[in-house]
Amino acid sequence: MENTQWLDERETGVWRGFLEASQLLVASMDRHLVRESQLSGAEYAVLAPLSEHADGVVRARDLGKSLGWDRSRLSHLLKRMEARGLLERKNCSSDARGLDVEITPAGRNAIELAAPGHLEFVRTHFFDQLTRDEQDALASASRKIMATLQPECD
Amino acid sequence: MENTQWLDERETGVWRGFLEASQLLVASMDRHLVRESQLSGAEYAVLAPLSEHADGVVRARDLGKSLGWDRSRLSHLLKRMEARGLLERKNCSSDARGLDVEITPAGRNAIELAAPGHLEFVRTHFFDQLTRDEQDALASASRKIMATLQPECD
DNA sequence: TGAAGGTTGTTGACGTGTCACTAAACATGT
DNA sequence: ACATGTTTAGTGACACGTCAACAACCTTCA
Repeated sequence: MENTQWLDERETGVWRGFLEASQLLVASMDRHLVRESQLSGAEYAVLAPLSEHADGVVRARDLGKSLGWDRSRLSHLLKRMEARGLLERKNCSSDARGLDVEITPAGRNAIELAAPGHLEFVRTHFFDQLTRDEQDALASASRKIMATLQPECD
Repeated sequence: MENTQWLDERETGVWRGFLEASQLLVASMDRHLVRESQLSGAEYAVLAPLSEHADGVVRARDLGKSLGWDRSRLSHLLKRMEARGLLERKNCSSDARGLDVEITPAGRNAIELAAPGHLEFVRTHFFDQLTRDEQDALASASRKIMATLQPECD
C-alpha cells in the first residue's frame, strides 16, 4: 500500500474517459427512457425478461439473480411497479417463500412502446459509434473486468 | 421508429456485458472506497481536484463543470461534506453569487489516506486486466460515445 | 420428530441524486 | 439609471438503492 503507483497522463485519460462515458451513457439512456415512455432503466430491465417469458411470469429470485441485484432493491422496485400497475405479485405455487412476478397488459404495453426508441438510442449512441474491433475489445475488456469482481465484489 | 432493429446475439452480449461491467466496477469501487476510507465515490471526486489546487480552493461552478454535475447535486453534497468537516464553503470574493470551496486539513487527510488504496483498486481491477490495445480501444470508444452525448445529452 | 442452518422476500431508516422552483447577483442594452 | 435576461447557488419534495434486521419457509440430518 506504500509507495503509491500514481496514474500517468495516458492512464488518467483512459480511466476518466471510461468513467465519464459509461456513466453519461447510462444516465442519458435512463433520461431518454423516462422521457419517451415513463419507464426508468430499472423498470425496463425488469419488464424486459418478463415480456420474453411465454406466460409473462418469472420468480423474483430468478429476476434478481439474472439482473445481479440485491433482494431488497428488487422488492422495493416491484412494490412500486405493482402500485403503478405494471405487474402483479403473486405467491409462488411451488415454494411458499417465493414470489411470482407477472407482467400486466399495461406493463406489456409500456415496454412494447418503449423498446423501439430504446433500441434506437443504443444503436445511435453506442453501436453506430464503434468499429467492430472496438466492440470486440469492449466485450473482452468487460469480461475480464467482471471476472475480477464476481468472486466477492471487492 | 417503426420496424425496430433488434440486437442480434453478438450485439446483446457486447451491450449487456458493457453495461454490467461498467456498473459493477463503479459500484465495487464505491463500496471499496467507503469501506477503506469512509469516502463515497462522489466525495472522492470532489476532494481530488480540491487537493490538487495549490491553495485548496475551487469555485463551486468550476467543480460542477469539470465533474459534469448538476448544480443541485453539488450543492447538496457540499452541504453534507461541510457538515462532516471535509471542506468549508466561503463566499467568493470576486463574484458575490459564487461559492469558494476550500478543503480542510481533515479533508486533505481523508483523501490522502484514501488515494493509495483507491489507485490500487483501479490498477488491479482495471488496468491490470486490459492489454494496451484494449485500453486504447476503450479510450477511443469513450471519446466517440461522449461526443454523441455532449451536445444535449439526448 | 425436531433442531440447525440456509433461502427467500419484506421492512424501515438512511444517504443520495433529480426535478422544479426560488433568490440573489451579474451582464447587457437602451 | 433601469429593465431584461443570464448565471450561480440553495431548497424541499420525491424516487431510488443500500444496509441491517427480521419473518417465514425450506432442507437436511440425526
